[in-house]
Amino acid sequence: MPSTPKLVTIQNIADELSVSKMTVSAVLSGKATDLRISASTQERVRTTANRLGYRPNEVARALRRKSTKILGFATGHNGLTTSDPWMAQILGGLQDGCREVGNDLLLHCHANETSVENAYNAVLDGRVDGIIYYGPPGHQMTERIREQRLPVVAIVDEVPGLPCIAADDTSGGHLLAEHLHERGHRHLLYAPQLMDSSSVLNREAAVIERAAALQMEVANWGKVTAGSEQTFLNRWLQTPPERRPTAIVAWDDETAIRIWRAARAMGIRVPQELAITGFDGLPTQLEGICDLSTIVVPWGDVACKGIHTLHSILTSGTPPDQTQIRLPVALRIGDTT
Amino acid sequence: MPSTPKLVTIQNIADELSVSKMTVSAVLSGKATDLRISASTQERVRTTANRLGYRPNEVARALRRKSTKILGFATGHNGLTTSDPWMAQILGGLQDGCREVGNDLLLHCHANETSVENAYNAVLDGRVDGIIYYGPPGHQMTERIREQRLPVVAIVDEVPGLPCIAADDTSGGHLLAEHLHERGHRHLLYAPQLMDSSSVLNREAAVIERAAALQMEVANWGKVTAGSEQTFLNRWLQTPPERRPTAIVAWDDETAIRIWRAARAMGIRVPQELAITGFDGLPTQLEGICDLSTIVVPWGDVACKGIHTLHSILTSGTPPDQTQIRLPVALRIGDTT
DNA sequence: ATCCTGTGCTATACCGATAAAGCAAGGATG
DNA sequence: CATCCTTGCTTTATCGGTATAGCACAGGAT
Repeated sequence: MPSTPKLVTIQNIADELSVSKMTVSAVLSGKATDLRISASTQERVRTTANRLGYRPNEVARALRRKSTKILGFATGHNGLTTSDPWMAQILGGLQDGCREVGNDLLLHCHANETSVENAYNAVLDGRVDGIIYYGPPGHQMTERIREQRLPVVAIVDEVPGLPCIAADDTSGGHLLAEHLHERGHRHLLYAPQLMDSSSVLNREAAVIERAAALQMEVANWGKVTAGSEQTFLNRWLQTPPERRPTAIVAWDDETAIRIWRAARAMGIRVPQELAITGFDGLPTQLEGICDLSTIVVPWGDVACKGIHTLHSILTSGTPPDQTQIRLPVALRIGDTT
Repeated sequence: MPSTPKLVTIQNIADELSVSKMTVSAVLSGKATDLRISASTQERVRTTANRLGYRPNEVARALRRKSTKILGFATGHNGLTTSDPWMAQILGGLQDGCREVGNDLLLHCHANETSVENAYNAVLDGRVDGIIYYGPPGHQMTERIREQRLPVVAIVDEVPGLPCIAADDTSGGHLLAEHLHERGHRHLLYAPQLMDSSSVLNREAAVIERAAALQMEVANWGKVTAGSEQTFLNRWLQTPPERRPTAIVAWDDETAIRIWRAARAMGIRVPQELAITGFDGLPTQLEGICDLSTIVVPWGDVACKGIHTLHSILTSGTPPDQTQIRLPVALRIGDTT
């Protein structure tokens, strides 16, 4: 059996040196000067610890200190999985953040309702110190999280009552509207998909707001789900040219690409007849074939910042002053506008 | 401060009912019949536990049972991150597997050398019970892992001396060679990239083996790194047509797509002048533009099976008989061959 | 009346660490 | 010479559970 190798405890070292285990603990956890351990004893403890290959048991420590130094990640967006493209960047950012604050990352992403409940329980069970939550504001768990004042930081989508790190969707929307206005467009069509995300609503609101300020019209024909792009574009084709939107503002890159592909298949010229914009700025495999005009969102940074915020809440004991943070986004002009 | 809510311990319940905490523990951990606790006492304990909202502290349990029920994941492939496309599928599979065996998943993916060392330490520190390792066989840590008989299961790339779950690269290579032979190709060009992966070597060996059996020639002009596709294809163009390979077998989808894009930009017609195959079978954004002929690898299943194997090693105490498992792959014919 | 057995629970130790208080020996101080 | 302070550790309790042994009591057998 691949048994864990001989477990060396603090007691073993203490026995070996005929000192108390408290002495050993003090030396090895840096409290030596605090407890006044002589230099020679410190030296002896350290050598023996090295010789025996001692490693402190993190579980025992966690029990005593009532903190595992493990942070959890849960998504409440049903159907979202680690396979989703931006999720990969988020995970990367979470990892980076955890490394920076010296914590570990535990995943609770089961692409179903139980994901958040699992994470919630993990806190109550003492398995994790806190949670990064990426999900809809209205999830049933968010209420209980607020009530019990659990250490939870929301990312990407804001959740009322919780600290939140997100991208600046609003200025993203503004940038898009301005860019399209510059390109001469006066009639936009917003194409949403996910509906329970506050992000998508912010994006749309911002596009509409800035468009209005610039005297542009914005239509919305409802969700463009996978497979319905053709129907969507048919409606566009059947609209009399003078009443047609000239640019589609998709809520995200993936939707934009799906629409672009359908348009291409239907012989609609992009961007001459129809401009398309995305939102996310993820690397695509279409490089050189279709460089999407989009808003670059720093997903990784959002996640990383989320970890830092959570960590500071846990260590300081108080939420940071500015619990709502929005990281800046940038316009990337491709060849679809 | 978002303090963890009032922590209810087994002692609280015991006090409330004036019984010993052992009685409570026995009831709540299902050992009640074992210790002969009367039905009425069991009932009282359970009601009180519910009323107080008791949840067992997992850290305390873990300390006693010497097992956290947390499994770790580490990658030793330098530069690989959670953002890599197949990594997402692997993570999904790991999550599924963990849910199935009732464990949690801890990530140690820092895209650098320390990732494996972290995971290794996490086992020694008792933070995780075992590790899923995805990395090169020769990593310095693998030696220590074997020596100390740590519970580690390798996935994707085989590591001598460790249990391993991988895809059947060999039959994948065979399938490609056969397919290209059927399409009339007699001269292939293998295009590797990652070199420290045993997978890439297996794939190449299998292609060469089956090609030889079918009287085909296989060239190898070395790695095709990002940015060098054009140089690569220039060499191809400068090769006299009668000595030119007619099909490129890329070691993975991403490389195949990069080559395809470069070929397209250079005016080389695919598949008429040059066929291209991939290996991975990941969903691409090129759907409808370029459907790559490739080998579909069940990444998620590999990862999931890895978790199950690790779990059975940990619970049974002995490695399963068949420690080397290769999951079947399938040929998907697109329009690049 | 004594022994035995089964029932229903309690006492104690332990997992591996840390926090807080205690305490012996030696030198300085009054 | 008694007191105080410092140095250098040790003791004890604790974190929240679980394993193991033990123990009091009731009822039947001898």
